[in-house]
Amino acid sequence: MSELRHPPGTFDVLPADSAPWEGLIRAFARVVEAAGYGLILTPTFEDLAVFKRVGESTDVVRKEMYDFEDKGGRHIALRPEMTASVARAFIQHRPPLPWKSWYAGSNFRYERPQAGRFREFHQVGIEAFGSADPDLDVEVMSLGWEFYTAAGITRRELLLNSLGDGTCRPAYRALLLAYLESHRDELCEEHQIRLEENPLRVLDCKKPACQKVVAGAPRQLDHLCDDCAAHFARVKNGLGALQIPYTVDSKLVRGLDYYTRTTFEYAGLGLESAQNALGGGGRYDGLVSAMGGPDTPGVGFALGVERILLAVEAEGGTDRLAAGRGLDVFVVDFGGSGGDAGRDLTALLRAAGLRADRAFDGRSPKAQFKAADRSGARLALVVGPDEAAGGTVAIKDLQTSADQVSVPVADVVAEVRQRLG
RNA sequence: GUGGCCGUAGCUCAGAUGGUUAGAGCGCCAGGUUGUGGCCCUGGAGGUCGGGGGUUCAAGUCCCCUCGGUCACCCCA
Repeated sequence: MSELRHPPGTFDVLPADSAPWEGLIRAFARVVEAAGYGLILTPTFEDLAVFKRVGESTDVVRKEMYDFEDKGGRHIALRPEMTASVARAFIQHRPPLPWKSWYAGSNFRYERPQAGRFREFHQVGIEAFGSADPDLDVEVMSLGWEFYTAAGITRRELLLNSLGDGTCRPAYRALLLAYLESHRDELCEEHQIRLEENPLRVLDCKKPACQKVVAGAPRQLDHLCDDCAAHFARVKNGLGALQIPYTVDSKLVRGLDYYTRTTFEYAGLGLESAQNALGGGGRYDGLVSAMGGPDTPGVGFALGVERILLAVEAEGGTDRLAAGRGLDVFVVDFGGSGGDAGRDLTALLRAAGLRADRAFDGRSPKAQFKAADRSGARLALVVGPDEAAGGTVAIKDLQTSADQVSVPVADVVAEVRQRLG
């Protein structure tokens, strides 16, 4: 047992296991880049203030922030989510609108790890700034939906809600608060205390006590202003037109305070409810201005990579994500040239664009072939004294075990290509 | 942050009631095959029994502490 380990709540993904991760991110990039989203890289850590804007009353800010003071006395936080970082980058650089970006990277929340939940976890996502058009909400939601299909996840559902905007939300909030206060003693302990801070959070409290009260509570959807109602109608219309099934859930609040109007969540139906949130997002028209930027609408989502992998696993394995990796050839050098032949042939193959590996240390033929077998390469290319004398390379098909053939060095690349089909 | 369960070889795990040099399977390395993988046979390397303290003639085994893992609550990705 080594003294040095990864920190609690983190993990290593070794090359032998990383194919699904690689395939998933590639599949995501393919889907969103086809819709005009470009990769964005932002720092893994930011000034704590960047993230405080996601909402002082949220668990993310209140108790899950992975923060510390750096050597310059700055209060730093590892990013708990990406939207605030992207918004900060938008405000700092002011790119032309509309501005569409996608990302893949680590996020951090300081909490006790558990199934499907880590201190460092990974997300892929998109953010689109500069348009309040409900059709953009639909585009964003549909891209997530399409990606799940590409990843092989069919057992999922899209939950949809509208939280209203600066016009109708305060009025609804007051209405809800008044209702909840009249039932205060029936709420769970936590919400009796924190009710005023964010009454909306009571809506998705899982405690039976709160649920009972919520059942009779006024619904935001019944109190949307005309603009928000029209926006929501257009969103539903667009999803219908694209044949994306959805379920309206008036209690869907989500864990971040910056959402306005559209909020949505993708839930995996094949997973335990404690970790069935595959991803979520929504519109955040007030976020950029709240962070000190120009009044700019935006909409986006983030999907949890660990959760997606769990869902893919639950639906028959990650093989389809992992396709396309592996070596073409493995070079075996039986000696006679001091290792020159193997070294030079490997370089020749790689320069020709073939995926080639080899054995080192002049190991025994048996050991080298064993390595060739394990490497997963389709072909073994053999060089040794006999080949050196004749200026040839022996090609052996490791899958069919057919008799190996000898070809002139000059023809090796062409011959290999033909055999790989 | 609170609670349950669990830490023995790289991995999965045996090691009743404490008792001489801590085992197996898989994996790895080598040989059987002086130029040929997968199967088989033989052999080998690899362990401060998570760490520290205590009880005892004697601790992998019992007690305390600690670290780590895992699951759950809260909440989410």
